Amino acid sequence: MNLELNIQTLVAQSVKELYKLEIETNQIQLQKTKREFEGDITVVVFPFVKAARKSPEGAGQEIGEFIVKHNSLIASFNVIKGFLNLSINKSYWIDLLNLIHLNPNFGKAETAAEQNTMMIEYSSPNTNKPLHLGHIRNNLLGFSISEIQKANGWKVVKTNIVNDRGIHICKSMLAWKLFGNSETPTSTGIKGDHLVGKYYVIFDQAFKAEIKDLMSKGFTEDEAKKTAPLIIEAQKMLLAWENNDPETRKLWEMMNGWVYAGFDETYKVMGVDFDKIYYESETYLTGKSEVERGIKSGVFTQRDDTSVWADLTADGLDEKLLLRADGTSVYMTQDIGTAKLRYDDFDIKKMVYVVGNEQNYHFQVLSLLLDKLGYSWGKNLVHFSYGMVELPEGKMKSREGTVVDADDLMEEMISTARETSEELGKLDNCTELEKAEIAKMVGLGALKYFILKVDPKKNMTFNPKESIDFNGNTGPFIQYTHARIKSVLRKADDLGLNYRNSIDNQIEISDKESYLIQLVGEFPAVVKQAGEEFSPAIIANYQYELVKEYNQFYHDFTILKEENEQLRLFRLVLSDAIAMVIKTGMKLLGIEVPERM
RNA sequence: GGUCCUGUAGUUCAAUGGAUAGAACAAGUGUUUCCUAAACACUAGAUCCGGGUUCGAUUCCCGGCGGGACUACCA
Repeated sequence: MNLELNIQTLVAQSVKELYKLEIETNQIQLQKTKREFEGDITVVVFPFVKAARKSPEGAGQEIGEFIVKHNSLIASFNVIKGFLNLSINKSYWIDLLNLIHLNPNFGKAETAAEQNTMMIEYSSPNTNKPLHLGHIRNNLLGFSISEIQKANGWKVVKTNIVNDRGIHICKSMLAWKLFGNSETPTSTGIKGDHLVGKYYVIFDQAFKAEIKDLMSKGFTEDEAKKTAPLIIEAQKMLLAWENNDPETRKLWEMMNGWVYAGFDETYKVMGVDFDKIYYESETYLTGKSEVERGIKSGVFTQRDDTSVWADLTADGLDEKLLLRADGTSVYMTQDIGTAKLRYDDFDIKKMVYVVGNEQNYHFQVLSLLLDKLGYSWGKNLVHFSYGMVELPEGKMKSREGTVVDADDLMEEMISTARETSEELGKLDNCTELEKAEIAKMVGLGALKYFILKVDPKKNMTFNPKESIDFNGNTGPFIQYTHARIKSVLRKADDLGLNYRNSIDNQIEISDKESYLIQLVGEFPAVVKQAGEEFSPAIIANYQYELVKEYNQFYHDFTILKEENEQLRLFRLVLSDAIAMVIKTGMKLLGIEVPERM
């Protein structure tokens, strides 16, 4: 039985005996004792003072006496206002450290023989332009959430739905056809996704020019947008694509091929991957047939112009278009098809979509539509909705050229890490290969941590200057602490010290040290909470707190030069355990930690 | 107009309904014959406004005010 549960049980017993109160043990509030007070664990006694007809101090005193009498692990207690602060025997903490240190899977839930499958969709790019900062948050969250759920005992299938068809791709294709002069990634040396993105921009510029021209001839803006020759041509291309026109398909395959090669490179640097990739071009037909099935069963209706709609007004929403009048499908259509195929392909217990909060409405509708189509799982889809990434000067706008490109940003972070290492002379004894590896770990660590430490639900501001900082509450600070510990452990190894065995629980340790063990002991609960709340930020904040405490310890105490041999071994074991938790925790964030930096 | 999200130091972020609201950055000052100073320590600074529930509210509820998203035959 763990100590917290034990204390809760004793408190319940004590209020029953003392005040004849029946309280559920899990209703007893425990918290870590605040730093400025004596003790390790605090019982909040306010909830029962009224019924006990005692003062908070009186009740605390009586309960404290009861607990100390019945559990020898509680060394002493003090009461301040309605807070009962318990001091735990140091031997308990040393025993706990010994257990943690021997457990290589510490922090992870035990995996059941029959694991449930959670499918997590993230990334979901369009193939008409390269990935940007918004995609970075999406990818990092999706990957990290996947790791966290694995640690919580789920079998995770990471998936990606590539929006490889649609009007946006046709725009790039058309622009390339008209203005491209047969450029290719090879002929230009431009990364494939960037090259296709370039033509998307060119389309937009030419389209705008046409609109302006039409408006000068007396058309309204709306009319101009609908009748400009370029948009008509792009729509024709979409139709040709859906009708399997060989020439259009060939161009589409070629340009998408460029984009995939580019994306693969970006994903590789970012360190994210997928178990199963779906392409809209392969799922939208299933979506269409599902919609047709819906018309037959009467849940959707076809209008006179042949467009198809779902009426969701009874659910408090609007009407939703599912097929255009020209028969082509929309975003929602393919999402219906993709969902169905996924449930056909896998035994999914929980389906999670990592998609920005601007699509909250979309997923509300998707869930309802699938339910109307008769899928029992429709209402159980989880939209993991995260906030926008903004720049200090506001939203990213492609028009104004303020979009932060993913490749550029990662490269910049890595080269800055490299420069900083060199300025500090940290890697003078490393090979060129090691230097490059460490710069990559640190640069990406800074970027990833900067983004993941923020509560996913909230919008966040991305300040390039601050994200590139390596001091304070940053990824590199945590990585640095790991490297420091590893350096000490290497020296301990050189000295032939054996810190693999259990530590005698009778040695005298400081409050700082027992507090560090208490913090380390919280790790499994933190992982569990991060899984339940889908929040890598909870892991990140915990890691920072742990590392900050450790650095104080490192500063104030000596490890290798400690003369008491048992104490020296204890500090090595403590350091080793903390390095282990740092490494495991950072891995849950998709961040690697170096042995030296 | 409707639906949803959000408002904490100058800035970026924390705080299961619990003690004197924590950090970091930015500013200033100190610490190295000692295991990595990418560190540690010190100084200054905040809950948008008004009600309600509660022994106790940054947190929950209601009403304002401010910011954002969605409400496309875009994705």
